[in-house]
Amino acid sequence: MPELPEVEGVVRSLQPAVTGRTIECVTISPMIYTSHEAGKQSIIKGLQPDEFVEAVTGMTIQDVTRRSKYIYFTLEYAGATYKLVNHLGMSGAFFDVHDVSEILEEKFRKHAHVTFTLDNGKKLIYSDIRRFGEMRFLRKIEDHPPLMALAPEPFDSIAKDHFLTYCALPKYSKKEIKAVVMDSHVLCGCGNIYATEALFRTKINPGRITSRLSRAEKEQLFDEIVAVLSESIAYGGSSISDYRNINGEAGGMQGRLQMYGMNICPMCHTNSEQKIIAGRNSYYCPNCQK
DNA sequence: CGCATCCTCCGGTTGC
DNA sequence: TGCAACCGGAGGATG
Repeated sequence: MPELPEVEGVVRSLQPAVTGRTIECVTISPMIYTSHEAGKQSIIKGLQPDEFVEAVTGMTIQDVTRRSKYIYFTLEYAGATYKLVNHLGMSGAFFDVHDVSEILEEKFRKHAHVTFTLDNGKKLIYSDIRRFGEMRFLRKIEDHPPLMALAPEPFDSIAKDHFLTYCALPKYSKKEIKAVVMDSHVLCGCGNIYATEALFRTKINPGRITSRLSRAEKEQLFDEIVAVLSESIAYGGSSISDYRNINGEAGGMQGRLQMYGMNICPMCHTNSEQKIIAGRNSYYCPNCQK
């Protein structure tokens, strides 16, 4: 499941593949048409599949960037710019290929839902096994309020103050700290994996109520989240649940995770425990994390 | 109106 | 072998 470092890896591998390319045609899988006919906004959000195809065809991709776990493509047509926003959800992946047959794994071939044929003869294919991801065509980012409400990028100089300020708000201060660090309004890009790791590294129990953490603990936690995200980016992300960049390359961070998915604490060797926080399974060491 | 609490979307994976 | 339960980002509906 891609979090910020994995999305960063996807963006970096997308940039040389699509920058400056014109989208000659777009095709959407029959499965997506069927879902839309049933009244569901499967993957393509805000538009019907045909409207999406019509909107994007002929546009030139000016650049590809990332904001939190969202991928932003800037599209240009007739002097005006637009945004194509993608979220990989649980199981989304892009592939840079000449043909869908080049995708090695059957499940990604089977769920190739959006195909952009580019002017260099290659195809940018978006596959999404569980269809939790999204594609959204916007005139500008401001047209989608949830994107505007995201916390600053964690590497932004104002992100720490934002985090500390939001932690103190009544809405968040009463919640468990792990739920708060995974809330994109407080701190963006940190999902279950990196929240688990940063809490373990700072010896903070994920179930502690936010207001009970000292300022020093919150600062330390924020710093550790930034550190673990940076480390993961440097290692190419964590290849858990089939994560690959667009060239099919796995990351190396999964081997450096210390608590996510672990049954035994690597520090003290006691059995780890699990607790559901904000609907997600949370591993922690009851001995090390207080 | 703001906030909290579900609900929804899916299929590979897991467990019975 | 077969089948049902399970899991989860994040927007959106509901209370």
